[in-house]
Amino acid sequence: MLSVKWIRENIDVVRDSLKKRRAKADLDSFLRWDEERRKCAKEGDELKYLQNKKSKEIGKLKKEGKDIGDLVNEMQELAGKIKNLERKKKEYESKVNNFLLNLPNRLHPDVPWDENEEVKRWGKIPEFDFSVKDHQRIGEDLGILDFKAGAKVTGSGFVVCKGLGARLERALINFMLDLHIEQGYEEVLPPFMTNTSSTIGTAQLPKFREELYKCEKDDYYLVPTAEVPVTNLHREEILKEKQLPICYTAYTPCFRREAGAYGKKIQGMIRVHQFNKVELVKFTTPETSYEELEKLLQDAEEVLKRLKLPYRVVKLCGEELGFAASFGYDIEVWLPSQERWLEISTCSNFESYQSRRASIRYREESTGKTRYVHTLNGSGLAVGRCVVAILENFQDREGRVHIPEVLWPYMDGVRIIGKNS
RNA sequence: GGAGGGGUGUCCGAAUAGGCAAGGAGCCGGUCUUGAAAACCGGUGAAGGGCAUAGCGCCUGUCUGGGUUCGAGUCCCAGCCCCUCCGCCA
Repeated sequence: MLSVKWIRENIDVVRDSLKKRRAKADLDSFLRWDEERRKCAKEGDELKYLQNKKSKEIGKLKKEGKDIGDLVNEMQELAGKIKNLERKKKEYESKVNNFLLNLPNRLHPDVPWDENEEVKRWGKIPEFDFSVKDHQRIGEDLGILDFKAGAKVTGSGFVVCKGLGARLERALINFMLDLHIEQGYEEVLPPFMTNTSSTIGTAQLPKFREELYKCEKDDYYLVPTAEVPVTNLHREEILKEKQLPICYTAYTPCFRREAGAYGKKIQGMIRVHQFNKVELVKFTTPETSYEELEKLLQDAEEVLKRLKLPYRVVKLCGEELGFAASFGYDIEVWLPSQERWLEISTCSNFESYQSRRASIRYREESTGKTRYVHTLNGSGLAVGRCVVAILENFQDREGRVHIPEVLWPYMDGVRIIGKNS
């Protein structure tokens, strides 16, 4: 979230950010609540000052064995007033707080206005001299993806990978993790459920409750991304400046309800309720976060480069940028069956939005003061969609799929998935 | 699931109702040293927020939320988390 003080002093920036996002918030009410809150705090402080002073006197008088009857009556009245003011203050405080939790991050000035902006393309879009199949057809024909089984075991929007399909998924996870370790990230295998505090910390709650699967009995949420458990590793901590940047990579499955997201272009494995993802998460100083974002983006891109999948990078516009992000890129991989780009990674800088919510700070060496870290993350990459891209881009006339060379060691040497392999 | 113990700063840890929430480690500086370590001396260090401001300062703050009290780290109630033992279990 944003700091109240900062909002108060930069109200125009907040308004502009909201406009760019095409989002709305009742800033005027917020400012009023904040003012009331401060008024109560000030009055309360003055009374408490009196209370502290007098109650010390009482202690002294009592020791001397003097009568304190009148003074105590006066104090009871004072205590009552303080209690009322505190109650009022808390009401305004919770209004302010609730508002802050539902207010999106402010945008970096470089965020484009109306449309995503392409900043880079890599690889050659494949040309086929036969009619291409979509991943769903390929997967089912080869017997490696089973949507019917997923629907039976759980429901629609779940898929079962079988045989070399399952193996491919697992190979990709291992390949990605190994690559990111080589790039300097520390591997983490976090819990796949998080508690309420963690889920608020990274801003999935309170606003995106509908997107989450919840275990009602325990108040735990299935993770929609590894970002949640991994960022919260350092919740309510004060880190040392020397430790930064901290870079983690983590594999988790991701669970998303995708409420109301059904549509034409998202059949098969492109949008499902459970998918695998390898995530990159960084904690940095405010001064280095944008540098680190560029590196993080490159680290994610490297996955596609090594797989030899054509992709492009776009700078996200205000409307498409995530609620908690200040600035971000999407990496999009080529999808032959639909002849379009498919989002396969989002790399974002949250600046201090998450760290303020989750209270993740560091002590600055030069001043000894605590400051909020900047948090960043990006998919490196969405594994299911990577399988989709491999099946489609590397299909041949016979309906077989050629496995990228970097994955051979992870596939026990299997180079082609065909009907009988 | 049952029984017991615990939660105080960056870390360890004292304070069981009446006073700036000890002390130590750490960190920074110095003395000593060829250099470092050790030792010694000094300093720093309690989140976060609000108010005041030339400057000193004031309020809040001991896991969270309530309560008792003139006054709560300390007493009472509820909750969360951690540890030990027992039970169950892959």
